[in-house]
Amino acid sequence: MHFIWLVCDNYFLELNIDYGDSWTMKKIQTSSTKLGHKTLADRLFREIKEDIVKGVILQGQKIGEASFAIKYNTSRGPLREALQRLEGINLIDRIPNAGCRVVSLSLQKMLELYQVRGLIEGYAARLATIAMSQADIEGLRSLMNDHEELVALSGGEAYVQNEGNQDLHYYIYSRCQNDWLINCIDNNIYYLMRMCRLNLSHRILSRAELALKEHNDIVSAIENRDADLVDMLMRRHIESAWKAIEKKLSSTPPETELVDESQSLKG
Amino acid sequence: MHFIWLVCDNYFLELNIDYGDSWTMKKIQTSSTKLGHKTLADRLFREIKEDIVKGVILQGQKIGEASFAIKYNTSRGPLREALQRLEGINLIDRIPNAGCRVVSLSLQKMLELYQVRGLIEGYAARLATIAMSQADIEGLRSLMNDHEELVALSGGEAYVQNEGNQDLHYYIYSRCQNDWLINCIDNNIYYLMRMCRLNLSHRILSRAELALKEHNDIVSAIENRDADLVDMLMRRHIESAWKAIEKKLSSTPPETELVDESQSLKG
DNA sequence: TATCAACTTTTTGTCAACAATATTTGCCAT
DNA sequence: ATGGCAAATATTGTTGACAAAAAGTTGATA
Repeated sequence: MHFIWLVCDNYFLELNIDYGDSWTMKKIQTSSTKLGHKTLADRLFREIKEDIVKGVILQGQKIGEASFAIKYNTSRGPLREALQRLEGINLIDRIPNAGCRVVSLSLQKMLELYQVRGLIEGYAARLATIAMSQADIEGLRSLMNDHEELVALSGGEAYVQNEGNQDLHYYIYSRCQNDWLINCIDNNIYYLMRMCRLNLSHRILSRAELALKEHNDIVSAIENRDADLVDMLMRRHIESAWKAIEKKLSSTPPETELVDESQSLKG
Repeated sequence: MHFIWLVCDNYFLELNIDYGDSWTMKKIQTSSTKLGHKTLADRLFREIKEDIVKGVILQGQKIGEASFAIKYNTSRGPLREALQRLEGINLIDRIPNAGCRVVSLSLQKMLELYQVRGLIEGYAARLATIAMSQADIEGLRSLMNDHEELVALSGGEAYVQNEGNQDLHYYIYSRCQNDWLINCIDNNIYYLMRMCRLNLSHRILSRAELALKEHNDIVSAIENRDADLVDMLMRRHIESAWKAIEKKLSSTPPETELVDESQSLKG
């Protein structure tokens, strides 16, 4: 007897496999039978994560349980559960009997993060290149066109990283057909990357035309189903983003650029 | 003002950086001031993780809070905290208001895991090749010799994966100088790999002489500081481990080898 | 003034009771 | 029998109280 839980059509399903040929499947009733229902701990996890990533909660800041429980309108129980998960995705440090702090990303840590990101996203893009349907590729090209239009309209200035479905990177890696990879990018890399951006002036990050060109090259390579090239281009794309940051940092007084205070802190 | 917590000499330190040149550092007093002191939730996390990975708790098994709290001699509070962290490292599934289950690794999931592992460990080995000191490399060769002796003694049969410091893979990736990578292998990949082994008969996994030779090639490449080659060899080494599994599985009755088979259902 | 120790306050860790939700059981009608 | 409804039971979610530990404070002493 073997139970598996899975998600299908916005419902939770329990698959019950017997070691013969027999199996049963039942829908788990949640009153809230729909997906997306959350406990308080889930909500806290999401909200605090968002607040850390947006800079509402500063890097290095102490997270006292009592005060935060009040601030987020709940009790310490669910808060502690959320903190455990936040620790799990490396967003906070915790010392037993001493409390929690939001992590501080040093330059070294950020570099290491970009390294990992290049590796993972490069490989994800490789797999996606193989796995994508023709329709997927057409959608990708259309997204690309939208981006080009946007940059053109803003005079080559604004090419901010879009979120979710509007993000080219997301479009690609989410189609790599490897759940561990997707999960790793979503839950380990992505949020930390957004935290990195808090530490870097906006000016450093915008490489509008260049980024656009690099994206375009990647899309073209995907259209040609050239997985090797896609992998390499994606890695270089991310590497060059880092290089730009490193260069800027070394050529300007550090204290004006590397402020941990989030000057932008926008949503 | 910026606080950072770090670990040094088995103590917790608080580094307090002021934006001038000034900074202070203080040792956090923990009566138990030493590192390694744990809360109940920490202990539970470790023990349950170990029990899942060892198969003491079966894949697909329901984890009822009340019964497990009793079994592990604690109350539901700390247990729930531990469960949140276990969910974070993909060892259990949780559905709000319905409970927790140990995950079930399907063949597809295992394949995807081996893919990721090859990628990550390959890259980690690449970085380690560059970063290792000469002494590190000598230590590696000595470890290799130990392993060869071991295999020779057992007549080419037993080359089990050693744990911790005795493991060649660990020796290498732990020296890659990238904390995110190490953390990813330690907390995301390693335990899931051990779970995979539960699903596979021991016979399939032992490729004593071959694995030894592959390890030897990797060590040689590291000695030559040939990072590209190390990366490739490590990937192939892991890939070939998977190939061996796949081959065996396809040539033997599936139900005796593989516990669950679940590709039938897709979303 | 600096140091140390004892005391007080604050914070974290644990627990058990209570509320909300899902699952099971038993009944009834078809 | 079988399917659906309702009460009963079991499980999960949440909260507040209590215990244990660390941080802060005060005051005596050198």
